[in-house]
Amino acid sequence: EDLGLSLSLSSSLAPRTHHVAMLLHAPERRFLEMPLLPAKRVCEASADEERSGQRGGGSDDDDGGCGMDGSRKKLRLSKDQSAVLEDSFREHPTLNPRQKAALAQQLGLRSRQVEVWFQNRRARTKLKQTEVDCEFLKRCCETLTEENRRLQKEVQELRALKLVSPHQYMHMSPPTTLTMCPSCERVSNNNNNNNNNSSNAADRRNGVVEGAICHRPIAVRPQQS
DNA sequence: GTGCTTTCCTAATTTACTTCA
DNA sequence: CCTGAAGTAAATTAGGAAAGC
Repeated sequence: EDLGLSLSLSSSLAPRTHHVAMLLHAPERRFLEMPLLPAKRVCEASADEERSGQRGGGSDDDDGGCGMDGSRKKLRLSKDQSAVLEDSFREHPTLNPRQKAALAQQLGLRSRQVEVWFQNRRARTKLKQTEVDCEFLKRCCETLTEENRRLQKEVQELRALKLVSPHQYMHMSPPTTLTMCPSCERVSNNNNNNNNNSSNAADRRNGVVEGAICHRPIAVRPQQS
């Protein structure tokens, strides 16, 4: 026999039926397990409509709450149902009508409910991904801000040096070759990659190991004249 | 090509229900 | 034990895109 799910809890039910449903809410249970009651008995209109397939070849359905007073009762999926839906979602985040119908039949749900579940699941996935992306961008921003602060400081130091001791400044390693590797965060001197007898001031300031290889340069300062 | 309908989707919102202080 | 706030997830609504006729 076709089994009804939480739809059976609609307020259109006879008080006796509703009472039975309420009794199933054991205090320690978080979810109202399904199925509860035969669909035919509690939601005849909806069940008949689904059988007749009034909309779009019968793959869809309507009147989820089937409450005469307009109220809607909320379905809580069982753990097993959720697990099956999750598995299916991992396999394919969107369903074609055949998959939807098969899943609905397997779980004893209406295809509309399966459809809604997938819609909400996609929304949750997207929201979570957005949060992850946001966190990543925040970290990028912090890194760049810190790098900017460091470079500003370096510029100040170089300017000061140029003012105080122009001769020493002129004989420094050219700062134009300084590059920062984003992965290892080491500064290297491209002109002197094979020459490690003198690490430059920036290297020393950043604690760079001499001879370090910077594989992905991202910042090159223009040659000062 | 155009208009209409249907279907499916996303995004936003509502709402029933649960949890927890 | 009761209560209200907060969180969660099912369901609804509005609107857009694509496909078929």
